[in-house]
Amino acid sequence: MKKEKNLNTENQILEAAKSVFQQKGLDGARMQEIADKAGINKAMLHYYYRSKQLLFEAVFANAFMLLAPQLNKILNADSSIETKIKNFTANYISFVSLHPYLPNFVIQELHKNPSFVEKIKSKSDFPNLAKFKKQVNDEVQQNILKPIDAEQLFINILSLSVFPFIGTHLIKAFIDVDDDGFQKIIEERKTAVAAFIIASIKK
Amino acid sequence: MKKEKNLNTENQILEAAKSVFQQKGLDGARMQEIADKAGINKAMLHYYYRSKQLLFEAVFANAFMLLAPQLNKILNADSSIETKIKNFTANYISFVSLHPYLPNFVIQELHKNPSFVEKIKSKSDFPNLAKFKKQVNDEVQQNILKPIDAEQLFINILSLSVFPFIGTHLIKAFIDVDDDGFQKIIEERKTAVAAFIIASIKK
DNA sequence: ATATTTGTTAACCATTTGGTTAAACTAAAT
DNA sequence: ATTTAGTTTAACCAAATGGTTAACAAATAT
Repeated sequence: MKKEKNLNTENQILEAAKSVFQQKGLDGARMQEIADKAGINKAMLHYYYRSKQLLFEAVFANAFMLLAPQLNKILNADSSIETKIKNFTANYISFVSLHPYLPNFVIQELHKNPSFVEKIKSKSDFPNLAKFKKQVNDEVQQNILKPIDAEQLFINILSLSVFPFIGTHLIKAFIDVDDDGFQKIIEERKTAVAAFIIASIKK
Repeated sequence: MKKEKNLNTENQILEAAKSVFQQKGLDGARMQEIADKAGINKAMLHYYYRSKQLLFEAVFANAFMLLAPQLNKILNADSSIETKIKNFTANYISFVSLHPYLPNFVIQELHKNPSFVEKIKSKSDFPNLAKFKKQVNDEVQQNILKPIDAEQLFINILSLSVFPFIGTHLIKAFIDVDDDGFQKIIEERKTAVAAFIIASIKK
């Protein structure tokens, strides 16, 4: 029973920490609130993860590693650029819909602590653009695509897929729509984003 | 001399607060650090702005009202959609290049405190989409543009213009480029973004 | 059974932090 | 010159916060 209980509390902590950190950020989060949400004593947080900082880093690495494979999907698949874009945008928007706090969390903490990237860049499955870039250049050469810089295209894909989840409240204010209306717009984007991109780059 | 000195300190405080809040957020900012940066006593912060919260709100409203007119430019101008997009993307990217912390700041604090939007939505020059939407629909009808939803187009424009400034560190990690390289890419985007959008929507 | 390691808790601690106060300083008004 | 109103400071305060400790409970090993 020891190990099971052990893993259980450890996971409860991680789940609670995830929820609190993602909503309030590193500075806004309170260890007591995490303990309460996990239903345990505050000292346990320090027993399993020595400090707030380390607990946070565990949550952060976790979140980041949830997003990375999604990116690799587009970068390393064997399909055409067009297919990749279609799959990626749809998959990514669906995935993030289930974890709406994720992009904001990752980006915000990266903003406050840019050196964090280094800790993660080394990980084996950190997304790599090499194949994607080569493929874009090839398809441009073959006249399948209009001339476009692969890096700019990548930034565009990412921007169109991710930004609505980060600027949610801003967008909702601008286009004056409630939660349901916004959800409908996101739903549309699962296909609209790919169509928009492809219309721009396909010959 | 009284009034002049008054305005002077008040402004020094606002400038210092802006700088600290934009870098560290509401929770991460320390009143002492703001005071130090303003070169005054901490009590002065409370003398001019009663609390951290109110000082923050002053900074926030300030930042937001700096961004809004830029948006109105695209929404309410009298030019064609194509021209608007060209002007907006170029202007906006240039403008934000000078205030790189702004979008992140606004979006992040809106994320932590969504009700903040209400306080600002009422302001007279809060961006309004009505004209833009009508114009897009008209140009679609006139066969100038391919069929596209005005709101989705607006989200796309915003995403492509703003996201690189929010996801800077993420993007820099992915495409493996240093500050100079990234700056060059941003520079390119001043024209590339409009070209990308127009290629997608123009008939 | 008993010792030992592991998990858990309540109480406690030092420091940080936003905020206050009362006194001192400044400059204009009388 | 003196009052008066606004400005600035140093010292102080209470609450919150991350972290520790020492004792206790439970499971495992001997």
